[in-house]
Amino acid sequence: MAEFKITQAQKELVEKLGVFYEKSGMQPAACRVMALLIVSDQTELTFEEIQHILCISKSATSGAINLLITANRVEYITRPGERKRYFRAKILNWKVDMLQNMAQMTSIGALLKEINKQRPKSTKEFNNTLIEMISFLDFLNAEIPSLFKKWEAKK
Amino acid sequence: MAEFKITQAQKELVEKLGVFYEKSGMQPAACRVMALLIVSDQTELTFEEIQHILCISKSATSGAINLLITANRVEYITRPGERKRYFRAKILNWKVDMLQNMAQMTSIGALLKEINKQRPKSTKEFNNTLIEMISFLDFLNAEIPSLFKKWEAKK
DNA sequence: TATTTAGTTCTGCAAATTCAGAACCAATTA
DNA sequence: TAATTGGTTCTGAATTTGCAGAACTAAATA
Repeated sequence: MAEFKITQAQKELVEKLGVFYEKSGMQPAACRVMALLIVSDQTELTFEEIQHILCISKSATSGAINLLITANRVEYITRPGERKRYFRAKILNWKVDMLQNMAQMTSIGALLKEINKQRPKSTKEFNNTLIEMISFLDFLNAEIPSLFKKWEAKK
Repeated sequence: MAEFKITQAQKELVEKLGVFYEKSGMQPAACRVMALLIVSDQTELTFEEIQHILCISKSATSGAINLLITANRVEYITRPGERKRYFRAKILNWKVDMLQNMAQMTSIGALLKEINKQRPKSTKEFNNTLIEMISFLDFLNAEIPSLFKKWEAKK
């Protein structure tokens, strides 16, 4: 049996990064798996390795991995003549992730527009603030592609 | 007793906005209160009004309001000669909220830097992707103030 | 054909969350 | 000083979540 281990320092990083991911609402075990695949020296780990390094049950491992695959955050490769799968973080996808993140952030704009439509005229200051927020969110949303471009250019 | 009500359409907006807020991890009742204070025709509501419009218990109302006050999302005013408080959403604060949101988004950069430091040299492509992410997050963070400025200018 | 490998699925418990209800309290009013 | 108002605080019950453990399966190997 493979006996791959991680250092104490790495364990701590897995926890820190795991907690960060938890803020997005994902379940703890899946967050640890995601974090491990980023922190670990080996970027491709098997089911068994993940399970034993994180000290979680098979069912938790299975559930976490499949959740991450469904969420498009993890993928796996296979090796000729081997049945087991090697899981790795899809970090090359980070731009897509980031775009989704930003889209999520600006998605409240649509809702605020609906709300703004049905507000009474009387609450003028409030409505104006709402309109400002909407305007900024629209602006931000439109600005995202150029942000990426500007960064690419500057690199 | 004041019998202020909201329309069916408003109720639906409160639910929609409430669910949106729930994604940030806040408890459902607090999310409804926050949403109500944005959707309601009256931007300032009393404890009793909030409780009865949302059909929640006193304890839930109290808990939710205090949570929101602690989170700096709600404040209250009083009126001369009245003991009761009028609660309202601190939406004038939206820029601060937005900044915090963005800061939260880019805060993973610091963690990724720590991780990058301890990665083995051997996983070159992986490390490069990590470095790209960090670079973009740094760029984004630096860019935030100018985004606001650009929006102000364009308005 | 028996065993091992690489997982998946089901059952159920333990912990955490969320809220209702009731008791409580401190000001204010009657 | 009794009652009302505007809340707060303290149980405890109902959900929900998160995962362990065990049974299961399908493919590969012995």
